[in-house]
Amino acid sequence: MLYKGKPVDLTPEQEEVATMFAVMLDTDYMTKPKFKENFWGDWRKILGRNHTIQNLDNCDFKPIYEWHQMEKEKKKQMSTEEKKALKEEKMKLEKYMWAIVDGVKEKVGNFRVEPPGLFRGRGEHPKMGKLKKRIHPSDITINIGKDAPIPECPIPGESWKEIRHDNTVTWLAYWNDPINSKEFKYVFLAASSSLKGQSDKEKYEKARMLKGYIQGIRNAYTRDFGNKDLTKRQVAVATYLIDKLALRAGNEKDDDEADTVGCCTLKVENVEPKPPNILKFDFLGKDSIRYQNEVEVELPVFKAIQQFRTGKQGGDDLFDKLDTSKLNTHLKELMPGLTAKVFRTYNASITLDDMLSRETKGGDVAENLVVYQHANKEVAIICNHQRTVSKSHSAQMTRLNEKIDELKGVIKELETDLARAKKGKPPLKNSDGKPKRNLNPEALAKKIAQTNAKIEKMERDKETKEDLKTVALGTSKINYLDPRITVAWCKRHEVPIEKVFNKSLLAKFAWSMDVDPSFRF
DNA sequence: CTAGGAACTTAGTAACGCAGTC
DNA sequence: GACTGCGTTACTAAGTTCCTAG
Repeated sequence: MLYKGKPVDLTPEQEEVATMFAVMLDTDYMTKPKFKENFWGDWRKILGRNHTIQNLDNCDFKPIYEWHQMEKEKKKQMSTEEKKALKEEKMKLEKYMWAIVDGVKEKVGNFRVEPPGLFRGRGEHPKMGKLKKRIHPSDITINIGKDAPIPECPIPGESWKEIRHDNTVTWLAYWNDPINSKEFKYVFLAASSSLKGQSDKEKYEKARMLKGYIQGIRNAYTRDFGNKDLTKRQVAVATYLIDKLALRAGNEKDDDEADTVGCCTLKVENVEPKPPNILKFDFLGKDSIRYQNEVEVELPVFKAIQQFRTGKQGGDDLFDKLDTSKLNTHLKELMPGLTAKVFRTYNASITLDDMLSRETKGGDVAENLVVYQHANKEVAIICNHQRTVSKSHSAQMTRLNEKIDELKGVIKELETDLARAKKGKPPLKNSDGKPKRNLNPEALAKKIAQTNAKIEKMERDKETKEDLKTVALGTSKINYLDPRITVAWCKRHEVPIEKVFNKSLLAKFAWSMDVDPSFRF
């Protein structure tokens, strides 16, 4: 290991860092090259938060950096045989990839335990930088059928914590999260399994059921905007926000978690009323993703929000009479099984269905796919599904622009040639002096048209690229859009389903493939 | 009711891998 | 054959919901 012998004389502070790194380097996680690159910038923050070191400026990171370079190089120079061996080693684990459930072979989702490493967390996480310890067999509880053979423990001399036979749950194994020992990590079946497929279908069926109730629910909460009972008024406004803005429920959070909010936990400072009836939202939601939105609301809602805010500090709860449990209890009175998250599914799916039916004009496959992507984007924006702009985005845009300029140059040249050809003159010589083929005006005009079409396509591509640089389309596709909407639409408009769903989505949504073409959400 | 345990879905991103390019 | 651009997959964090004991 790198720091077995001290490479240089270190100050006590440097020594502490070095020791820490030595521990880190002894973990699986650190052997991944990207780990260094992506977390390097955070080391200072991480160590600063969890250690008493004040000044890290003079710490010697160089040996660690060099160690990583060496590892990288080693991997690069690995012979094909060694690489093959590495792959085979991984394939050995394949037997852990499957489970027999009621006699059917099903794929297991996450069958490897999480390797040790540094916990980063998302956003300003209080536990950032904690060492995530290795999980041993003695930490793991296994859930299998009564007569099923107990999986062999892969570590010689060690054994599982416990073997259970609980057929009322779907997990295959669990262990306590080393970062927060009160929480659990589970091994579940993969998304493509019939168990998951079934519950997925039930989720969408529930959301479809909401369709039949939604008008009544909206009427009810609109009536209650002015209810004399403060709790009822808050329930009404919260339900309105969840319905209109697709906000999450918003459970209470502990002090040792990142400070984020959902609907029920919104703070006074998160919602600014701007007369006459605009609400300005600004808060950190799940994964510390910022939600910023200015929306026009009905006047009674605006008034109610103003009143909920009066006499409170910025950090106080906006809905002080409310929590997710009370809200969901109320929702259940309106429709069996209704909870806050159903609104997100409902609004996402209904929006897709609606936009597809309104905007599909019966064009070709490419045009239909543009319609689909547009609808998908609308949903992603409603649900606030964001992604960080890729590092190479601006470079990619520049390259696209260059290519377009290049083509524009080609057009100019072709136009000159066309003018000359019309007069019966031969085309000008190439920039490198070579003569060009003498084309007739018709051929040149055709070429110009072709090139123009190419430019137009590139301009469109450029626009969508820029448009989608911060929008994540995948999340809604995987979790919120009833696949039957997509499948039926594809059938109606002769779009191959493979153009919309990749391999894993096709597997996940296998249950939806035989839907009738007339299916509407 | 409330707190906390348990089980499940939803989420963004690092890493991988493949096709096209030079 | 290395490089690069880009979609896919793996990973695991961060939510929601349900349930039960006190």
